[in-house]
Amino acid sequence: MLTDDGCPKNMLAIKDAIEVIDGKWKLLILICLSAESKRFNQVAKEVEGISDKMLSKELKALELNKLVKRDVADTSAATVEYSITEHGKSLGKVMKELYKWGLEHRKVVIG
Amino acid sequence: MLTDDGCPKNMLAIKDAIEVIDGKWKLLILICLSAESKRFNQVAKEVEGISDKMLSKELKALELNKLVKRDVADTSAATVEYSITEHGKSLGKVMKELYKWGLEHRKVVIG
DNA sequence: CCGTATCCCTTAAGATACTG
DNA sequence: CAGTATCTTAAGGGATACGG
Repeated sequence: MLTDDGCPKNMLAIKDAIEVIDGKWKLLILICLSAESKRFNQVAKEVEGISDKMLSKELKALELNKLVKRDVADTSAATVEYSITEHGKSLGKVMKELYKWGLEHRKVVIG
Repeated sequence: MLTDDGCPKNMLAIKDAIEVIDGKWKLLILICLSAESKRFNQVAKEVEGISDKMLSKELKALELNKLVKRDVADTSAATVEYSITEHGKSLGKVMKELYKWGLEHRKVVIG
């Protein structure tokens, strides 16, 4: 499946996947939300180095792709909760492999 | 492992992994090389849309991270073969999951 | 509190031409 | 063939300020 002659076939699906999770932030945001729903500033704090602007943009993109759900609480103060969707959770396997590979990579290249 | 309270721990390994395969090209190049070694122009042709400049840059980055090996043949004409390393192949699992997820994503969001 | 808007600078990427 | 050089345009990203 991944070892075909000329590539194009498998590339399509992988291209789709890459497009959705591209950039350094999206997966980190998803991990951050994987345990529980959180509010904007909470996520901003936990995903180190991300700016409000980037976070805002990435959350929108994730919402568009149905990986994240946005809920506005009907309270006096503005309260918005972000949570991961089932579709977002389905990335778990990908992340697990990435995680394992990341550890391995550290051994091979860095360590 | 992926569902911890405050994230940072798992994020490190995933951050490492993201850093290495970041961008829309690297995984596609690896797929292209996964079946067999290829030369620059061959890869350029098979990875649709990539420019020479990008390909050159990405190959260098992949080489630095030991995912790809570069062999200069000792012939009169310039002949360079790129091949995937064992470490590069170890990304196979990640790609397989990405592939599966890409298909699924198409169903959920696009289809 | 939860963002959006704007400004501004830096990096990434695309096109095309060219060299060892 | 395998790239570099150069030039131009698009996108990334920080800082700050402001609106609902």
